[in-house]
Amino acid sequence: MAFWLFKSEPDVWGWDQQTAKGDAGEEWHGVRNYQARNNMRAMKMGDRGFFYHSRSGLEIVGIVEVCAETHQDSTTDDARWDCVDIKAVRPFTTPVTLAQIKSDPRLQDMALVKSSRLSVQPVTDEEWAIVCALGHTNP
DNA sequence: GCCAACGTTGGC
DNA sequence: GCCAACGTTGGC
Repeated sequence: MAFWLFKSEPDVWGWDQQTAKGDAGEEWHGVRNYQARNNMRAMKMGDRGFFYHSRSGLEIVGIVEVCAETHQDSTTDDARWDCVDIKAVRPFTTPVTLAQIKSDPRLQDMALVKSSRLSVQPVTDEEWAIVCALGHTNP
């Protein structure tokens, strides 16, 4: 199983809205960046991801799971853009802030630190375990 | 709200 | 195929 990180501006689509979708989940549509799309194409059913609030909040607030593999993005007819569906698994007991991540020497290679504009990012097994521990949350 | 960093577009 | 112009993202 692989791990990922999904970014969203909470003013547009936040953790509470994601949670409200329940196990049916929701399309992660709207991605118009090839690298982010390619990351979604690499995802498999059951892969897990962090849900991160960008622009305001600036913290990882929950864990999500891929519940549908990549398919056409329903918000466009352009066949270049497809996306997965994700559902909320559990919130973080303690959100892990960007400042915490930036100040942890073990997390300096995270895409969140190195390529801050990428909206769908891979996370390593090690990073997954460290961030979950920081948030006092089951992996 | 600003603006640096970055990705994309399109003229040549 | 280069690169200037432009648009968007996201931390501050």
